[in-house]
Amino acid sequence: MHDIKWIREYPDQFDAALGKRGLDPQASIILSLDEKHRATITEMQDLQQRRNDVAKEMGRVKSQGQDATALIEEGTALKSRLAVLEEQERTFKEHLQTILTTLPNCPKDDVPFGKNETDNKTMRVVGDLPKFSFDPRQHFDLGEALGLMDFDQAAVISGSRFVILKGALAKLERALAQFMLDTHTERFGYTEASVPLLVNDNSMFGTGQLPKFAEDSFKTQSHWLIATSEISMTNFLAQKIVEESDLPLRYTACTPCFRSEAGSAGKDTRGMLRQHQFYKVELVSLTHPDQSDAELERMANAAETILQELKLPYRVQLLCTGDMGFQSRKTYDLEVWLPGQNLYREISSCSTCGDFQARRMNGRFRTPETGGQKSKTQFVHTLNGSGLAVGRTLIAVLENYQQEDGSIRIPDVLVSYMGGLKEIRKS
RNA sequence: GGAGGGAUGGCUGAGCGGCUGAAAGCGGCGGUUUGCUAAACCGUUAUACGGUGUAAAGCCGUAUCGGGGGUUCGAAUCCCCCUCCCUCCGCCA
Repeated sequence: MHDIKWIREYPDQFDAALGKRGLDPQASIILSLDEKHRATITEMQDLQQRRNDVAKEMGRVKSQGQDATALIEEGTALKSRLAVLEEQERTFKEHLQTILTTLPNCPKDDVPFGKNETDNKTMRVVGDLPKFSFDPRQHFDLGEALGLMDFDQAAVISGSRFVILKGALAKLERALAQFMLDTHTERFGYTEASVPLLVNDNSMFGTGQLPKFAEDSFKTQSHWLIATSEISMTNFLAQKIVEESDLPLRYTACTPCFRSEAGSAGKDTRGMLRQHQFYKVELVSLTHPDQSDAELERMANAAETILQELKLPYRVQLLCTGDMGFQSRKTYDLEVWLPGQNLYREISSCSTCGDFQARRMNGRFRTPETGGQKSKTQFVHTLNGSGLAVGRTLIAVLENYQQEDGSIRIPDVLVSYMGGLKEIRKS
């Protein structure tokens, strides 16, 4: 959500920033609505003040047993006029809220302008691409040949975009998640969390899934299934005020993520690249506004470390304005090399949202009260990143570590997590 | 699922329909006292919005006692609905 005060002060910057997202200028519409809204508030408050005065006077008059008819009449008149103004105020406010909550976040200045992913900027390319003496196969061929990956029966059970992993592949998925969590908690100071997978409307609104992107998520009769644990963890600060000294707060969790993939019909239908349900290790940082820029780099580095440890080649893309998510001010995508597909595919997305989400969920911190300085409350900055998408990491391991006979070497860092297993091969 | 009880400021906890943005205590901050610390004493201490002013502060006002509606000239206080928490019973782990 946008700060109306900021828009009042810098309408041109606001329009320019959203213009980079391809939106028409909005400031003048917003500001004229804002002016009407405030005028109504002022008028309403004057009447409320009079109403309160009348009520107080009434108490005095009645206790003295005097006649209060005139006061009651005035009170009645005020009441009906107030009702009209209150209705008007509500209408303006709702209209304004609707606009402010459906506009995407302003991109930061260093985000390149662009229409789609072809305009993203490659920041760095890391790791050597593996060389094969044979044609590398795609992950689903490898998994099915091993007899440990079953899409057909998953379709019987649930439908398309689901998979069953068995044996060493199921274990590999768990090993990856565990390795990631251990790395983030032990090396990067994230606190592991176990979080609700079903959340309410407010939480979905807070992180920006609602109201605009309802169709991307699954809904039960009463709750939403999280599309990412970013939703649960960012909302750790919803409706809260923490001390400045508590920041930054860093959390990580491995959860299933549920996505309807409504807009992706027919896309990536083969294999487990795009599923309705997948595990993801998520990183969430809640920081002081001054720290969020550095925190984004730090977070990307934590995610990259996983790829480096797994010796998976990847590149880092700075997303252009046209490819960035609704809530983001700046996003790095990590793309891992998939030899079976012969291209880089997204495996992590690290974003800073500034105070966009904090404002929606009212997550704040308090500055300390010292000497003459009064304490103030301020919105925190929120960041989130995948560290990493477990399913896609599994794909990357299969494709990069495949051997000519269809067996899979286990990356060194995972061997202990696999109970000493060094290779997966058909039994 | 059934029956009760509850939700008040950072925390604990009062609150008769008007004099309650809200007693009291604790905590926090500032000060006095003190060789230092402690204690004691004095003062101060919610959030959001609007207006004014602006470098900031300040000042004036409005709203907020879990959320939403209602009754009333006037609601923390009365009524209705919802959410959450607690206790007991049942049910399932």
